[in-house]
Amino acid sequence: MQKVARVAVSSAALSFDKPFDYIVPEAFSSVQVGCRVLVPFGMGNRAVEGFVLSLSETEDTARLKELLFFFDDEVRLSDEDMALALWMRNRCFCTFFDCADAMIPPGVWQKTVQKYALAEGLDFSQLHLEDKPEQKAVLEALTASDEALTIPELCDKCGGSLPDRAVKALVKSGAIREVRQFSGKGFGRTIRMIEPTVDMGDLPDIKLMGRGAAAERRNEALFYLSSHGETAAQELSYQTGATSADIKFLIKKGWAVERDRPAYMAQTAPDEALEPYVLSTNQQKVYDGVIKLAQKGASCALLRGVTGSGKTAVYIELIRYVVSQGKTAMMLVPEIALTPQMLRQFRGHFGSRVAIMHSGLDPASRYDEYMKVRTGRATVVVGTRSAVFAPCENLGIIIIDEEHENSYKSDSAPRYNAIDVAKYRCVKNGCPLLLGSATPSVESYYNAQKGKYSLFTLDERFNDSSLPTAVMADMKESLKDGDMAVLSPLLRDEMRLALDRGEQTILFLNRRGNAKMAFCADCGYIPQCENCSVSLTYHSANGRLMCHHCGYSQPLITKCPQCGGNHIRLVGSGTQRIEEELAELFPDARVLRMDADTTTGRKAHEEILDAFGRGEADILLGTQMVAKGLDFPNVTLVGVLDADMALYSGSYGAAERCFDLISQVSGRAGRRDKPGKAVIQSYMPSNPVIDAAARQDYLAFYDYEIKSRELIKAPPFYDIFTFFFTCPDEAKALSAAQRAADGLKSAFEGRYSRLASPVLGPTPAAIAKINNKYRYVVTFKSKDNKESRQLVWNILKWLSSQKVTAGVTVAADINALSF
DNA sequence: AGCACGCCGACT
DNA sequence: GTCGGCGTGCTC
Repeated sequence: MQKVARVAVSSAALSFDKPFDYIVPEAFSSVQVGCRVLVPFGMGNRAVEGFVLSLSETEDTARLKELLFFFDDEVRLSDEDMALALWMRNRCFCTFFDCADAMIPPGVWQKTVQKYALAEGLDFSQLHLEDKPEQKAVLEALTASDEALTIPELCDKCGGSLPDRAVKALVKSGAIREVRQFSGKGFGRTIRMIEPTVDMGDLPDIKLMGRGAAAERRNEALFYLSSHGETAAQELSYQTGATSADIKFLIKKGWAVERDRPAYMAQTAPDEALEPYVLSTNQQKVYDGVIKLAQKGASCALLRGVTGSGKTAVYIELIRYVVSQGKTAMMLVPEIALTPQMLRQFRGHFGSRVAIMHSGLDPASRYDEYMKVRTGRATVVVGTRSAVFAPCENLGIIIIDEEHENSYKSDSAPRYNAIDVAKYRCVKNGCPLLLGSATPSVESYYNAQKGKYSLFTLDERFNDSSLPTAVMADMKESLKDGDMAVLSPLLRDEMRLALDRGEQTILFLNRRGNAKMAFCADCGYIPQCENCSVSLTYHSANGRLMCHHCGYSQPLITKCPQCGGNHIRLVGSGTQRIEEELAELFPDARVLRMDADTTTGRKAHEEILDAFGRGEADILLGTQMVAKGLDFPNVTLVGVLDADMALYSGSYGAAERCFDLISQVSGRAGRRDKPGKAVIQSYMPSNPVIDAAARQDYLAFYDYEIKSRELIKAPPFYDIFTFFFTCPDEAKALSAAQRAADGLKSAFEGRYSRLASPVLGPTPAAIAKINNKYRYVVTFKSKDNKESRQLVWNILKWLSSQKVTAGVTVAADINALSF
């Protein structure tokens, strides 16, 4: 009898993703289910990563290969995790490995890198390299280097010619050997710093920097270095557009040196301990209700609580109770809500028992936080979407705050929805799931209405501050009067009053409206990304035009490449005009603006917000980003400038997002003793969504929207299935999509006639090209159940066997938010 | 997807 | 005659 491991491998494609069996050699007999392993895969037996799904014994080992290696560390998936990964695979149209991989945060586990080194005692004269220049180049590169190199590194050193083939041949002939190196372990992570060795005064001539665009990037990078001093490599790339090859070039020329600095570790200074909350009668009612549910086993509850009604206090007291019962608790928040204030609050209540999990952590802290939960030192997890996989044992509650937020749905494989995963974990742990929101998603509220969820409501704002009164400003009317201003007369008047009272105003813009683009005033040319079908956005932090999809950037142009004119202007549809209007109307007012380029980090944002909080400005101009969890006591007026914008996104959730945006934002006014006012500017004030939002009437919005959802066959009545096709060759992407649409149609005419529904597409995706890959979609509507998912799997597998899909990446999702 | 095996055209 | 084109089929 032989011990056999059933393994999910990383390089399996959807079409042949199934468990593969491997013999467990004697040396690896301590391998367990959930361990990560390395196995030989495919005819070339290349080493690939995998997870052990199960262990068994058999005698029929004739066709089996042996495990190469297993990672014998603390990072392993539990039986519950493995079951969850299998469950997810069925719903997310991805591989076993994708699911399992997503459950351990990146950087926590080791990855392997394949490198190559010269074989010992190699005799060059025996190799007959005269007619094999590529192999010769590889050997020369390896001789010159004192360490093993990866394929990309060899590409670099061999001057562009693809060394792939040569490397394979050399390995086969025994001239070079494969070396495995480990990377990605949380400890000892470093940041690469680049330091100039030349002074501002004697920078080398640009002619020494190569030719064309590369020379200019290198020149600019060196100039940046010499004027700013030591800079992180990543920052240097952002600021100047230099590629890693450019930086290497500068180092090779001796104009700069690199050195590694240990990555910053999140500071864990103890926070001041906070006393338990004393709940109000209403809060207590919600608390009691959820505790009662918790005693009955698995369940789902929805808490609709208006902004400022004290949901967080209820959450914290529920967690306190759960922890006192010897169980663990998890709280998920959207990325933007994970603010330092919020973390301080949790650490104040639960001290070192809190683990924080989100993508912004550096790898070392990520590892620490993960291990804190795994070892049971932390019993409370606070984090974003992926924290739903935190290795908590004996869960007592999962809370998802702002449950309507889009960020709980993943838009890359595995395309899971954290709410569904949380439900699964709650069922397995027999504990409640609490969804909280001021503006619940229509799906969740529908479930509450149908009695599937228990419903709790917090209508009153805590400490008696009243909801701001909202007034609508009809922009169509002022347009008719010939008033072209961005700020309506109504808003102008209110702003004047607020200023006179010495109170503050926040003006909200749609995210898009705040983005700045360059454009030619002569011919209207707008610089586009070289690789994507989008316009470039201007970033004030580095003065460059950047693409948010592929990372391409270029300096701000001064001359139009289309007409040769030199009247390049920056426009953010509105921002500039608003600033001009503000300057004209309120010349004495101090205005702060939050720029749209969020990539510059939250630090800058926090500084602006802090300054505004200290009263250093009268007016803050920002996006919805600003709205989350802010509490400025002196803000009594809020203006929503382009309330309608969110309605036009075209997706089924547009109305919901619009309603959410307006309510979030107007709730920011008058939070304490001072009454607040919100002015909502709209071109269609009679639109039921806008109207309900202005009146802060969630139920009216829900009643309208739920009918509309039924009409357009959208969730919660139907689920929307989407197939995605991406390919550098547009015609190929389109024909693959067409084949999928045809396949779907015939499935609806045949075996799947019970699911028959119109097939939409092929249609170009909302962004038709990203990174030089063309994108098409095909969709249909159906209930998400075993049969419909089976159909999608069948289509995916059928497509992969078809020649038209060669070179086309195919994926599928349910209720995708955007593509 | 990656990789090997296999069966046809242009080179020494 | 062979090197190498990419069509086809498999991955424990």
